[in-house]
Amino acid sequence: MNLKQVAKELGVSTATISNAFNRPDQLSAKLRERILKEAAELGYHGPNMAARTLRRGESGVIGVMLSDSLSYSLTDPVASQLLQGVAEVLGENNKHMMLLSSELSAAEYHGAESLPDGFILYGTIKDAAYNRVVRTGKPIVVVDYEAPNAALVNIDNEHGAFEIAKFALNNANHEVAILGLKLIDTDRVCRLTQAELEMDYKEISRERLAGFMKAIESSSNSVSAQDIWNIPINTPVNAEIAAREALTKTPRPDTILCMSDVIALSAIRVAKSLGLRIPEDVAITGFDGISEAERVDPPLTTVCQQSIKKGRIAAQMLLDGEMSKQVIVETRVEIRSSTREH
Amino acid sequence: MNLKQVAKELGVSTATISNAFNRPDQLSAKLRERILKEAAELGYHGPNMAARTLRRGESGVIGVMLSDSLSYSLTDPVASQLLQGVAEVLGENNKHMMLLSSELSAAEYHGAESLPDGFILYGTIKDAAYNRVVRTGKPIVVVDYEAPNAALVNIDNEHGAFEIAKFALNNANHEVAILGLKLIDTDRVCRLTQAELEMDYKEISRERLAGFMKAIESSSNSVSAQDIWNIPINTPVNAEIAAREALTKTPRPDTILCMSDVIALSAIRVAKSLGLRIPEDVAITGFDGISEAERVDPPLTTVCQQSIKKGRIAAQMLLDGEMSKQVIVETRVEIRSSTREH
DNA sequence: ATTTCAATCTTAAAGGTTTAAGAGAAAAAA
DNA sequence: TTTTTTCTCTTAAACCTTTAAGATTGAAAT
Repeated sequence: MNLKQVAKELGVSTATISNAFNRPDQLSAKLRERILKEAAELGYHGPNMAARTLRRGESGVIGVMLSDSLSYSLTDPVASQLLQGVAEVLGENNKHMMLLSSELSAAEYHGAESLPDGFILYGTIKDAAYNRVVRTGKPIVVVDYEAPNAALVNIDNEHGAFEIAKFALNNANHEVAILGLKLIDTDRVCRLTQAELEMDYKEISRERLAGFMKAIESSSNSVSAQDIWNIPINTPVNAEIAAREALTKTPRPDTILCMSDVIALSAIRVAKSLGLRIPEDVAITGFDGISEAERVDPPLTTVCQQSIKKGRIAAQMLLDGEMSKQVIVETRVEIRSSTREH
Repeated sequence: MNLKQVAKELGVSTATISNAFNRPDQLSAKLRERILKEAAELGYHGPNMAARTLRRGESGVIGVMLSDSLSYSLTDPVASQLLQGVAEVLGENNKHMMLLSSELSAAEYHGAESLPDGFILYGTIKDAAYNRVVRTGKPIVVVDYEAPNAALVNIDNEHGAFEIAKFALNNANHEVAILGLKLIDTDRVCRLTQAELEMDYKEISRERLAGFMKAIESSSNSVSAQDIWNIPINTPVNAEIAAREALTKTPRPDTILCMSDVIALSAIRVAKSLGLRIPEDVAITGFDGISEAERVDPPLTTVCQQSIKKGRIAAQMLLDGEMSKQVIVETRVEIRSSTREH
């Protein structure tokens, strides 16, 4: 049963049926009532979305593209929070959310990117996927990624990292290890080489690293490439491997700077399992401010980056068409008990 | 730039352009190459999805509707795992995922439900939303919910609950408390009254409750309505309130049966903060088998329900059009250290 | 009584694609 | 050579809606 058939059945024009659903002011309230009622009885519950989208040129759908596989992103607390913020705003505005993966095969044409009215891109999107989205010509808001002349929502990663490292080190002499995320292009957990450390690699984690290094240098500390671990993907399993290596090396670090809360939580777990006291034997810092970080024992000192808010802002920017805005969301170092007092 | 314009520009028919993108066998490889190349140069990167969907009658989009708000569901580990499984299978089959909330306002027409080729419904969907989906006439797979003559993926909640409670109680005499989820229609954390306990309320949590009760009765134990807490929504904040109440009442329970892992993890946290030893002072069981349950200290004894697998099965059933299948996924009681040995 | 205006409804084109059926040419079979 | 088959490509209808512009009606204003 479609609009045309309903029109015929009720003896009115298709325009009137359409107006009954879309523009109540275009017809008398009485007729509208009748149409809505009888249409429902006929089994017609509103316009077909494909046809409406075709005609209107907009679908009411927003595409959210995530850097990693969808499957992984859904398990990541930070990505989940971002999605949460996006979902809130889209829900409030009666928009719908379509999840797209950056890893979508470009081989065949599937056209998913031609449906949404706009996109939110989160993280480091693969070039192929990025291009497919860009060439739709539709508005894009990029989160946690640098993209030339796109609307942007980000944080000052270097600053956040610098602040927390500065606090953790506090000008004292420390044996430091860094548990880093996606620092180089590999899928293995490994320590960095000097060459890898100096390498140019465009990822927000490199900004965090820069912040850490700056703080280390400006305190009476140092760290070598060998004391920096690379974790390819932000999961507890990977993080535990790195944390165990770091905590069992000699000399044992008494300060571990982690590039994510997931990593830091794993480090806490490993430290405890090794019988180490936190923060007395080893101080641990996180980054992100996920909710678990407050609840873990000891509560984690971390950089809160308000991921939900970032999602909300990104969605709102997209809906408002503010396509030249670049928002840097405030971060805040939340001092809890996983670091030493001073 | 659309297909028609490209056809004109290249001097071939629209059908040929369409075939170049959709049915390579319908034209010579040489011509196809040329079309793909020149179309891209003209800025045409494939058929418009709305038009394609309109014509074909299918969109390649699968709608996933979640019981609670999208925003909440994205934070829930079980829902996330389900989505993960769904995302995996959809990704493998080049389908796209649209997230729909059960709380979508039915007031205005938004037509979101007319786009997807099929739906996966997770949890207790509100009637209004459920009806909107059903009347599309499109295939539906329901997960963790009873729906008349729909394809179903579920677990045996009562059995799982019975098994874990039986193990935790082990015919010994225990002071039992139950931390329940969505047992009654309220948004407050509260203890049940006898009347509420006897009430008929259709939720899978009631099946879990039935399993607990059966195990309690078949052991030398008992529990009264006052020892059953209702938690309206599966969050640590809510769970902690209930857990604190339960663990500070007199007599203090030495066995707490939780209806979710999130609740159990909160109970562990509260118990530890009260200086109680687990499992010596209080044994705690969970339900779901989320990944954190393995990592918490002490590791949580729980009912693993393979949520990812459920998501995968549901998606596969939908794509295969198996609309009369009812799958009960196996659960397994995973015994870890949060319960007493015997 | 005529004109003006507003309210209500209709006409008809447009939006971009897919696909069954048909046409034409070249290759294979007779 | 003629007939049949195969390979390519084209024609044209269909998918379902929205919306600008026009038509009709009745009420209000002159």
